[in-house]
Amino acid sequence: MIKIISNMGELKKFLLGKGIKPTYQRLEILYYMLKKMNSHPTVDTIYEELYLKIPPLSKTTVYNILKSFVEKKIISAITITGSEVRYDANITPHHHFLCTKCGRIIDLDLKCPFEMQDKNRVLGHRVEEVHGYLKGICKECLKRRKNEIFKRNKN
Amino acid sequence: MIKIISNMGELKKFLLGKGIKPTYQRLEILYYMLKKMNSHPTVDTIYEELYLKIPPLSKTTVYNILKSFVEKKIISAITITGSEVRYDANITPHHHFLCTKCGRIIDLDLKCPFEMQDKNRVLGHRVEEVHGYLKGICKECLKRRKNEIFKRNKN
DNA sequence: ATGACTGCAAAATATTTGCATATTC
DNA sequence: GAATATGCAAATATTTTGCAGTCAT
Repeated sequence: MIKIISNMGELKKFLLGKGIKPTYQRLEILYYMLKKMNSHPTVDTIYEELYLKIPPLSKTTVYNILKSFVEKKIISAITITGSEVRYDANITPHHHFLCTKCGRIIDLDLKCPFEMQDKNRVLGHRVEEVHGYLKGICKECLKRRKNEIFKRNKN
Repeated sequence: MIKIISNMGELKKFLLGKGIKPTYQRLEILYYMLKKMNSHPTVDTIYEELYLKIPPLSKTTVYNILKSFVEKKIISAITITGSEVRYDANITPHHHFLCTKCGRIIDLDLKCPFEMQDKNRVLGHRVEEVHGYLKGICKECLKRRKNEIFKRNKN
């Protein structure tokens, strides 16, 4: 979707173009999602941060709006943790890595080879979405752990 | 894990080998999971079907046992639907397809190319698990739809 | 007898639904 | 003004927790 964080006017036009009424709440949520690109917030995080700014905002509304954005393919839903749904405004083809140490979800800018197969078919099934969810220990946690071991050995 | 559905004696030995006490509930749940290989049941399904056979079975126990099986890598947890966790006793490397029409989860026996990269590192992160979740319309639903359109055109 | 496992009830968390009110074009 | 969106409260669904009782060695 829109690469550069746009102003409200541009976002309004964007939503209208998608056949979505650009209400105040929708604009604010979309703006927030674009600003927080790469942070993969939950409904709760979005609600907690936004209702301070635009009260009264209802969690139901956040659920509704995110759901409609997912249907219109403006954002995508990520279920890597298994305990709650996270949302991502980066809808260019990419995949996700969940660090089991720090809990971060990291974007992996790798094209998924599944997508390459003949006209979106995999073993005869028509593929419309591909989610690569990898889990393990992220680069930063590995480095931190290495440093700790190094320090311990020096003492 | 065990390819051929074993008898209770073999399962008992298997669990003992993994350092897990082979209680009645654990054996029955493992037996059920192997029998229902490829059906990816939820906690609820497992509970509903098993408590008829082995009452009193508690849902808490089902949660406990499945969790311990996942930790010991006897089964794996699948979060493709986003609304509940499903379990899979097939732990050979494979991926999953969710049909948005019929709701089935289908095993895709494809190796994930992510796994091929240098010693389990992807972009510097250490990868311990890889889940490929694809969504779309399955072969059977595509065929059914095709037939319906064909019939409609004949009339 | 010790330690681990099970099961109930209650709590916690995440999400959905029904309906009255408010907003947008 | 008609259609749609929002927000509250309550309902539902999923999973976790605390604890008492039970089982196996």
